[in-house]
Parts: sequence; structure tokens; C-alpha cells
Amino acid sequence: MAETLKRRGAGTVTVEDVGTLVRLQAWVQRRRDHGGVIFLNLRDRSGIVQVVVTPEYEPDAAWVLDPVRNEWVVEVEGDVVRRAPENVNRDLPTGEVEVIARNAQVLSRSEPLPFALDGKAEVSEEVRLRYRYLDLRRQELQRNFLLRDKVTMAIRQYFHEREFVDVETPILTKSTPEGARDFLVPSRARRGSFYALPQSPQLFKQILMVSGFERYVQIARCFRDEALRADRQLEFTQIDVEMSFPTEEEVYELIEGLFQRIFPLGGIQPPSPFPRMTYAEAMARYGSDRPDLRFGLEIADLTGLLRGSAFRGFQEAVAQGGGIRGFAVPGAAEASRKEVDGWVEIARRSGAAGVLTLRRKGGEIVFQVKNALSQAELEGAAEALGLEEGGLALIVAGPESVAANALGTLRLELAKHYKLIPQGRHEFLWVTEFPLLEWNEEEGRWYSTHHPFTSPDPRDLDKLETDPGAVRSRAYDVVLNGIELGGGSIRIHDTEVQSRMFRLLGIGAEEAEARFGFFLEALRYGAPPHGGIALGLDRLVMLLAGLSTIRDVIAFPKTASATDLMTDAPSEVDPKQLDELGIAVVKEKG
RNA sequence: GGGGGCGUAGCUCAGUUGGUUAGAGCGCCGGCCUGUCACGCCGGAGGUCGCGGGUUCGAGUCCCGUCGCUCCCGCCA
Repeated sequence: MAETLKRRGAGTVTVEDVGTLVRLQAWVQRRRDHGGVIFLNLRDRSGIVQVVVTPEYEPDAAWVLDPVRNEWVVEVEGDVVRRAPENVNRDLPTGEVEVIARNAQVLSRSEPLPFALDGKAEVSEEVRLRYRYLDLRRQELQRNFLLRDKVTMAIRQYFHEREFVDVETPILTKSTPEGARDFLVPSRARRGSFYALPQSPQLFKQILMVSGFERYVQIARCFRDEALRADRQLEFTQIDVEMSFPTEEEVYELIEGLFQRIFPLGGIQPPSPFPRMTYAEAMARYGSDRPDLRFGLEIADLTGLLRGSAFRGFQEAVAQGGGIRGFAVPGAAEASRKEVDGWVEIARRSGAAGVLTLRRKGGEIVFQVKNALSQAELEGAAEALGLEEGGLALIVAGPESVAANALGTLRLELAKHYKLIPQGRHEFLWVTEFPLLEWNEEEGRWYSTHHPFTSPDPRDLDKLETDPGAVRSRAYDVVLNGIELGGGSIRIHDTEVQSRMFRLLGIGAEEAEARFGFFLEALRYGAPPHGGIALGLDRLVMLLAGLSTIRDVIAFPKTASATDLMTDAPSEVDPKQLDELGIAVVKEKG
């Protein structure tokens, strides 16, 4: 019988292969030497299979494989046999079979590894990042990148089917500071001038609309020189989308369809359609512009009820134009002094003067400040808060934004503290009608809530100069479980409106010309109405994989202090390079 | 920029009120072992206690500084 030799992945060998000769090229996952017989678990991307090495079967193969150690790379040709019933390994997908080595060679040796790859013990991230190539060998991490590949492939397919055009925008671009710090790249051709790495391809994708592409998509790398977090890196990838002539509805529909395609890859089925909430409603009911809807603890407005109360703190807050708001936590009536103090501290950090408690136990409603509220006020407040027997309500009085902020933070804190967040739930949400502008107290000027190219809501256009803070925008965010997945807007396509916007932001005509002149000019040549959205791809994959750090879905991430432990970047450069660029390095003195 | 946590063998960690020669498990090296699958048994090597300074008769332990990792706040249009 002429034998055929099949090249197989280690994890793909099955009972179907029994009686055939296979060739494996793989890493040694583990070696078990019994003196006479050696068992090798061979691992490649497809999985693991056991190889049996005995001198009786083939002395030469045994001779070659005897000195083999963990993580050596070997090629083994052998016969696939069914294991005896008592030797079957149910923990291994290939556990019903094994490969008896007939011919072997060592392709590569390995020094003992700095850490074990079996995932049995947690290894510090510092060591993992230093030897990232080994870390990436682990199946847990490989799984993340195989998922990421599936997700990006599905995204490309989805947009391609809908006639979106994938266009690359430059990495070396123009600095347009207004937002995050730019990464700068010195120009050798024009000394003293700098490129900036894009924080997002925002202006380029808008210009592509002016160019008539109508539908653009790019899986785009973006750079921001800001502090890092578990879910933030210096460079990250966003799914960048722009359309001509869209309504908000078309953007929502497009993204909901995309999510319906990619979330099932992580075992999650999004609803259709997604619920929506205006910014104003989100702030009022949840104290956040990205509310986590997996749990209740809704905020109630008590201003009308308690404005006339005898408690001076309430009177003052209302007199200063603020309000009185709070939320009830079921079963929290027994919260300790220490716990409450902790929550007060959290509220203070959010700018609130403090937190007041209202408890309902033993059939009585008790306000923290005795005799400050009448029985009618107590009952009214409990009713409005939905405060039930055994519950505790936290109340904050003060300016609207401060109270919302503090209560929003407390709401999350209390939900975690009392374990009120159900796992396995996925609450998607569109947040709409963001305010166009925010007042910055320190600098005494208006800032864009989103960015300066966001279109004002036409209904509020007349208030742009008279009451800027009341102007709504055509911006929207898509939120999952309190995490912002992405945001976008219908843009300004009218030069006149765009100029008014810059004026509002305190950017004079000259400055606007210097910084955005090319863009304002483009708007003058038949710019179609357009809009779009950008979604954080890394964060999306992280959530799909059920992880809590973005670093595990990025092959070569930076540490929290912005360094790469494997390459040791950033590093000093040759003085010659600096000379060419006309740059002198001034070191901070120690 | 600020705050919290961590740093002891290759890895994960223990280390008492400051006190003899700093330990364990895994890994590594050597020996034994023909059905294991986190193989087993016996033996061995391996330490700048992150780094620098201080207090003390004596510091892994106390104090000051510094570096690294990490989480959070600020920041991230």
C-alpha cells in the first residue's frame, strides 16, 4: 500500500486520520519522559496533539526527539492511532488519538522561557510585555486576535456591500490643536516646521465628501498624546465612516446593522432598533451622557417638592438657580457611617457640597437632618424617589450640572457596591441632541462639546449668538452598558455657519484661515450635506472578547507610562539625526 | 500634574516586634522510571530583597529620595 503523507495542524488530527501518516510542524508544549517512552504535546495555531516517542517503534526518531525541551520547534512524521480506551484524554479535543513518531527533526531550539505559557499562573504584565512575542504565543491571546481578524473582516465586508469606499488618509498631516495633544513629527525638508499625526481623519473624510465619494470608510489609526488608561492607548484604531446626504436616521440604521453583524461574533445579540435618549434626558435621569441602563437607580427631581422646606441647604441651592435631586437604593438603609462618608467624598470630588441621606426603615422615613422636613415633605420625597422600606436615598442639592455629575458617579458606585449590575446583559443606546457648546469657566470661553465641525440643530440656529449654551447639536453617541462605543454627527457644510462657529469658539477669521483655511475653502466649492461616525475598534473587540483591558487586543501595546517594554521606545536618537532636523534637546534637570 | 496599590530566585509568592546561613511551589540542571497528559520519585544549582541614601551594634523589614509596573482623578474637541 502506498502511503500518503498529510501535512496537518496539530489540533486538527481526528479519528478520521487513524491509519494514516501525518506530518506535524509545531512547538513542544510539554514533554513527559517516562524513561522508555516519551510523550510530547505538540502545539500549533490549530491546537494540541500528543505524540508518542518509543525506541521500539523507530529508534532514529526517538534519538532525535530525546533532547527536545519546551517550546522547541520540531517536525514529526508519524502514524495516527486510536488511543486505548483507558488512555483517552477527554480534556483534549484530539484526545482520542495520538501520533506515533516515525521520523523527526528539530527545526529550532528554545532557551527555557522566562514564564510559563500554560496560563496556570498569572504573570505580571510587565514581564508579559517585555517578552510580548512569547505572551502572544498563548492561546488566550491568540484567540483575541483571531476574533479581531473576524471582526475587521466582517466590518469591511459590511461596508463594501453597501458601496462604501475605503480610502486611506495621511498619517503625516497638519496640526490643528483643539482637543488632545498632537504627536509632532519634525520636517527635514522645511526645518522648524512639523507634521502632526492625526487624532482622527476628521477633516480628510469631510473633504472626501466634497470630492464626491458619497460613502467613505476607513479602519484608521489615530494618535493622541494623552495619559493612558486600561481602555486608552496613545495610538488606537477607529472605524471611521462618513456619508453624503445622510439623515441621523440613516446613520443609526447603518451602525445598528453593523452591530447586528459583528456583536454575534462575541455571542451578543443587539436589539433592533436601539433605544434612544436625548442628552438632556440622560443627564436628568442618569447623571451621565452615557448611561448604563443595565440597572435602575434612576434620579428623581425633588426641587419642586422641597424648595419650600425649612432646610437651609435646599433653600440656598434653589435660590442660586440649582436644584435638589437624588435616587433611592433598595436595601441600603443599613449603610454604615463609613460607607456614607465614602459616598460624600465621591460627591465632593465631583464638585457637590455634600450628600444628604433619606432612610426608610421600621415604617418611618428619616431625613439625615432631623426636623428639617415636614412629614408631608418626607412622604412626598420618598414617593418621588421610589424609596421603599429598607431603602436609602442619596440627595444632592446644587447647580444642575454639578448635581447631575455627582449623582451619576454615585449611581455607578452604589450599583457596584450593592452588586446591582446584572452580568450578561447588554444595553445599547443612542444618546442624541448633545449640546453644541460647553462653557469653560477657567478660560472664560466656549468649547465644542463634540468638535467644531458639528452642525447645530437647525431649530436652535437663531440662538447661536444670543444663547449659545442652549443650542443643541446634531451629534450622537452610541453607548453599550455605560461605555461609549463611538460618536458622530451631521456636519456643518456651509462656510457661513462654519465661520460663525469659529467666531463663537473665539477663533478669529485670521486664525481660522491659518489653521483650517484649506477646509473652509473646500466648503466653498459645492460641499454636500454630510455626516458620519467613528467607532473605537479596539474597545469594541475588547468588549466582544469579554476583556477589561484594551492591551489584550492590541498586539504591541504601550504601558500606562507610554513606553514599549519590548523595544524600549521611546528612546534617544543619534545627535546627527537631530542636527539634520535642526532640533536641540533640552533635558530637564534632575 | 495629583492620589492609591505593587516591586524578594527565571515565574508566582511567603518572610514574625528590626536579630543566626532569606524560604516555598512551579520552572531549570543531573539521575531513575515504557502509558503519561500540570506524569512520578531522588538529588542539585539558582538571590544587587528594584536602585540610591539615612537611622541602628544590626535593615528584605523603619525613614527619605528615586525608578519601574498598575488602577483611578485631571486630561482624552
